[in-house]
Amino acid sequence: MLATLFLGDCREKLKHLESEIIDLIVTSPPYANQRASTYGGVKPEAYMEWFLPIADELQRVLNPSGTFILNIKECAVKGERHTYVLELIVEMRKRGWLWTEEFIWHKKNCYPGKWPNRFRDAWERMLQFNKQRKFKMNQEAVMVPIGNWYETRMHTLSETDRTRDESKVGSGFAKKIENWVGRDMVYPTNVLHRATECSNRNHSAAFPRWLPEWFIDLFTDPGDIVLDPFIGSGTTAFAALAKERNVIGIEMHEPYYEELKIKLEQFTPNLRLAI
Amino acid sequence: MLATLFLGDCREKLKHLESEIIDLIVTSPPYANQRASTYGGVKPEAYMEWFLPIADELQRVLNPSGTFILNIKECAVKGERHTYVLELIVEMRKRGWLWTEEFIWHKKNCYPGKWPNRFRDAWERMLQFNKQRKFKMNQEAVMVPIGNWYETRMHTLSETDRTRDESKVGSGFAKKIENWVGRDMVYPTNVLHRATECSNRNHSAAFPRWLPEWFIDLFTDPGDIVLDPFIGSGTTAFAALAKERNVIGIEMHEPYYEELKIKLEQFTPNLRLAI
DNA sequence: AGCTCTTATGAATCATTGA
DNA sequence: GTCAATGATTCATAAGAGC
Repeated sequence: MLATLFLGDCREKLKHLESEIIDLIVTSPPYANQRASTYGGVKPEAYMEWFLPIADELQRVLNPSGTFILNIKECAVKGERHTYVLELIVEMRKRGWLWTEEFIWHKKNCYPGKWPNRFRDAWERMLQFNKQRKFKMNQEAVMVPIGNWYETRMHTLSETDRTRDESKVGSGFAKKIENWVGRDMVYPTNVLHRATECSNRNHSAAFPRWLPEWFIDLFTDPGDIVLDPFIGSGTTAFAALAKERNVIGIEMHEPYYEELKIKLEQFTPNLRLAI
Repeated sequence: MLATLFLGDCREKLKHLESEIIDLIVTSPPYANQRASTYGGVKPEAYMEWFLPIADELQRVLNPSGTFILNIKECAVKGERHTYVLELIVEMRKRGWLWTEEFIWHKKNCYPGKWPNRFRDAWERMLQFNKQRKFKMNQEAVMVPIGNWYETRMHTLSETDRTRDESKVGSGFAKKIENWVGRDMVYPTNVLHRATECSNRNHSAAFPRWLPEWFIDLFTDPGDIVLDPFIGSGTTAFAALAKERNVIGIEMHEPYYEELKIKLEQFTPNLRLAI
């Protein structure tokens, strides 16, 4: 698998990529007013204006059957949630993106904290955008174990379970039972209820590894190309390479870039440093 | 405590209320394309236009230190999430509302389903709007025990136990828990991870009882006035009365109104039927 | 007759509460 | 412990309506 790394601002570096070559974009851009020391700190009022040209370029490089996953959460300004994320979604649709779904990352262990008018913020948006209604989706790749109710319920299959299933399917009891008995995995929901990474050392953005992995499993096949225009410490890159996907990363903060370069060199023999 | 019930469209009936008398509005209006048989079924494209005049009236009747909680979730149209909720938030802000917070209701038991491009929808928005940055908030009233104790214990308690405890301690059930377990309490997050009601009673409660109860504990004191302009089966009314709050409800669907009238007459001697 | 747009119907699917 | 009931879904397809 090939890893390609760019040093620079993605507003410029994305222009170097050919059109429609990316199968999945998964990224966590700097949130408004955050990470000012490393990324310059985009103001909430200016966020949409800053991000829209990037979104346009991402639309150009994405394969028509590809998916764009945007991890974002608006900050609170003067006691209110800011609306730049909402306005961004509306504006991206006007520019051709389809807003397919909003996944929720429900954080199991979030920072404790209390404010006079607000509780701890325990969730973030994982916005799914597409270019077409039909896109690649491998639902079986992210199935989860069935709930505890299943064991006791299926142990003694009640009469109504049989009749109800039979009446709905028509073709028969046997087939339906075949579908259910022995099943240990079910499809997940649009809420990802997982913990944040605790072992986050010298990087400011906490993007747990399972997050890009889950979307890589769901929206790509081995050999596909994953892009992260704000790759930071490289979580998306290591997730993609571990899953046998090629990765393209862009990073404008040079210390992060240098550190990631060293780590990637140790991880893969196929690292390409682009201009 | 006094319960006041209106029969009619809240677009008209809200005009009968005096200004700034309501301490908490908590409601779950019909979602777009839903409940067409009883409420006429508002189209997604027309939703904002339909709701904004109601939001204006709600702003008028709300006390300056009061809170408006709106339970809503957009539907999927042609493979996309519709944007009418996002646009509604932006527009309500332009008309003077502050969008203080977005709570998430993470549903433990969501509707089953499988589609080629989508997983089960397991969450809904609980939007918090205010008129001022400073509003009434009793954070201690909704503290939860550390760990999972709260969720399991709340469910196993019978309804009579809960109301008895509530009337004794006055400031709510959470206070009682606090007495039991001392200092092992923490503030909750902005994610409510609870189940929907799926009991096999004849009336389908649109809205699980714990939902208005939680916000009533958090945003009102005993004796305050709670308003639900889409009261339906009356969940908000029974929650408010059990918590020693006055309630005003509006219902346009006459069968629901009649049924609620009878149930409220049995529940409280102070039912007022307004015109 | 052919085209486009709108509306109705069926199918696949979990996890919970209360009796 | 067992069993019964059910919920703010969504999409593909078929059928109907207008031009």
